[in-house]
Amino acid sequence: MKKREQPKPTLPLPTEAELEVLNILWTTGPATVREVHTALSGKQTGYTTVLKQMQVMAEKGLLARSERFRSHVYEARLPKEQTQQQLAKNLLQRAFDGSTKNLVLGALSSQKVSSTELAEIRKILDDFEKGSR
Amino acid sequence: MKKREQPKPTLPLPTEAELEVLNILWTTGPATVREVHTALSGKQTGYTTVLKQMQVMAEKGLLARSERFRSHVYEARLPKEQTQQQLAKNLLQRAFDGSTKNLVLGALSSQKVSSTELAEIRKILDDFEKGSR
DNA sequence: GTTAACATACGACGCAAGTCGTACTATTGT
DNA sequence: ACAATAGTACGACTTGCGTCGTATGTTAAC
Repeated sequence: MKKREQPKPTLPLPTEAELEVLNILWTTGPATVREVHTALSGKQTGYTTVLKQMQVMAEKGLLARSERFRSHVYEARLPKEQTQQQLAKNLLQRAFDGSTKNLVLGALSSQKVSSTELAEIRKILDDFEKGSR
Repeated sequence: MKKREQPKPTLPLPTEAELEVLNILWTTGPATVREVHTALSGKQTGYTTVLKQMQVMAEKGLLARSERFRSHVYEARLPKEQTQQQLAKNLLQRAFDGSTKNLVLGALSSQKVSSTELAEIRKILDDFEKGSR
């Protein structure tokens, strides 16, 4: 059976402000502009700013848009994990010579990490070693 | 008594193009604009572009500039490790909810990693566990 | 001493991100 | 019916990055 090639026009990496919108959509699920705007209350950003932002993101393909009654409902096109993966790869190449080791070192040095989290990270390492995911 | 100026007005994070310059300076050590420019040969970027870039970086405090004979010699103000640390922290907060675990997961998923490197990463984990660096 | 080679300084431009004001449209409440 | 409300569309402005052309200064070579 033939595997279908997804024409992947390589979505652009989200910018700073776009990431904040995505973070909200990833946790709340599909939402309207208003919902995102109020969730962004700490940022003191205007409603139309968020609107425009999300319109642009939809044009870029970062968000999917659908009608619902009166307003539009937006949803992240890519799951959080996939975007995080792309961002990690990008940083890895730009600033760490592709060395995962150095990235981990940098991350650990940048803030203190509980031993519980260290243990979880070891677990992940093990999974990759065996399953070679 | 004169108050000493704070030496750390929080340097801005280097941008994409700035990182490329820094990467060169970190490996070659102090260098002139011309040297950086030729090291950047693959990029097909004009000489004055690199010049301007580095002048701006010096203004921002990312580079230190000193005279030498005919031309100027530039040098990275911060060591590679420290900058990497800042970049890692930044990404961690922007896109990973501060979760080092998720960052590691993202990094590992983004490209295949040799078991040798996995082992090195475990070593780093151990160091942090004990020394609590 | 003039010229060629090489250096810096500086102003300008295009583009993308982020911000918002304003115009327009559709729904609702009285 | 009409004003108030809530939504979208769109254009404009600001700022920063990346890019370069051109002007200007300085050394070296004939």
